[in-house]
Amino acid sequence: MKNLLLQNISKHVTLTPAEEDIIFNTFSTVSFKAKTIVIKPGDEAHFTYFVLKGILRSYTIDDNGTIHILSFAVPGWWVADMYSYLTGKPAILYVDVMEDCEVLILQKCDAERLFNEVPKLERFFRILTENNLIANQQRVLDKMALTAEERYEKFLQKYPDIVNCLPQKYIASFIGVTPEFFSKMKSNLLRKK
Amino acid sequence: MKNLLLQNISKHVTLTPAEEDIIFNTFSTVSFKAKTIVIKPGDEAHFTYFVLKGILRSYTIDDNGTIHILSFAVPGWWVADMYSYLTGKPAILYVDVMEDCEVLILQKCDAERLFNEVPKLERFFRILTENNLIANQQRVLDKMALTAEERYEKFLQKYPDIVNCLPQKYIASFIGVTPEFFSKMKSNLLRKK
DNA sequence: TTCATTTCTTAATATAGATTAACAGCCAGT
DNA sequence: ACTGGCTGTTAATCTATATTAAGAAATGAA
Repeated sequence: MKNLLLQNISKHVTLTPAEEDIIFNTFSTVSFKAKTIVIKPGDEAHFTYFVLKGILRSYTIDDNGTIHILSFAVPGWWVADMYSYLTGKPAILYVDVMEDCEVLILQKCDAERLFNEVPKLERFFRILTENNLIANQQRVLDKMALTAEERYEKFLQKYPDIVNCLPQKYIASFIGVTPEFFSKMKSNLLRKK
Repeated sequence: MKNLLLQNISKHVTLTPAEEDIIFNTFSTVSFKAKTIVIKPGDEAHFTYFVLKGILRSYTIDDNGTIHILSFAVPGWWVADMYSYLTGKPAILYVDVMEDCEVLILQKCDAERLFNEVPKLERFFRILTENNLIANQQRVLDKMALTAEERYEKFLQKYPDIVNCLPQKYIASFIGVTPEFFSKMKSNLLRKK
């Protein structure tokens, strides 16, 4: 099961069997039922999850109680409160489970030890973070430059497989519109074609 | 002048004099006049700038010709088309000069060589990228959860020194509103207090 | 100084998307 | 088979922000 992790890492750096062993032994596996809240604002969330099975999401809730989804995490993806993980301060996000899941946990302190033992892994995380950064920069610009419809079409292209297994109100929340407007927008799109 | 760079690096990692020398010799200094476009979409922008003097910005222009500013870069900050720099593909952003500037240039290939010669520098860039990621994630959420007014107040807190030396239409573009609305919003804020 | 350009303000009008509300469909649990 | 709670739809109304336009103020080059 942990193979998914090694596969993932090997996309960016090449590990020796010995290094694979070290990494293998650092992660522990955990399962969560759907609807479990695994991180909430204020927590000391000094760890990252790597998803083996199921779906999670990260989000905030604003003063009106509205949920704003920052990311979905499906198998092969990482999810964390990066702020808490990186700074050591209390978390600012919620992370919860949308479909029963199995995840690997990496504690921040273990990560730092690993970086010294296996420098390639530091390179791997640098690249992972870089890609994540590019995606988030693009999302900032998309929210400013594109209409909701265009953002939806981008979402469809980028996550074609997620779309069908997710209640659509979550997609609305990810692209940044209300479920009602999203519904209307979708039926407008159908009418156009 | 390059001291600013070493100061910057030393915030996250500690270098030996020998390492400082290696780094020192890899960067070259360049000056640009205000209004120079130093990167435009389509360019092979496989480098990063470190700002010593002056101000630059990165942005896109949408189909209507509207400018959307992704970042400002003042002394001590880095600016690049991260997409082009990291993937080697053509740039997607504009970067131009808002105030006569002096920058250090780091070519991607030099960076990779440096990472092997001075692994601490790879760590430095990992941390830099991580912090940048956190800021961009927060900006995605802010654009979804906050009003324009709230985003402006956050901007004031985060960049108190930039505000006064920048035409306000650039601030409007950064927080994601039109200059006209921004002007109205500001006079409303004054009236409230 | 002067002229031209850029920037800022104000106001009228327009619109994308939010809010509210009512209802229908769909499960999961009893 | 029923119930209650999620989820999605539709429609009316509302609002934050955009657009357009025009003039005023500031800036900068000649």
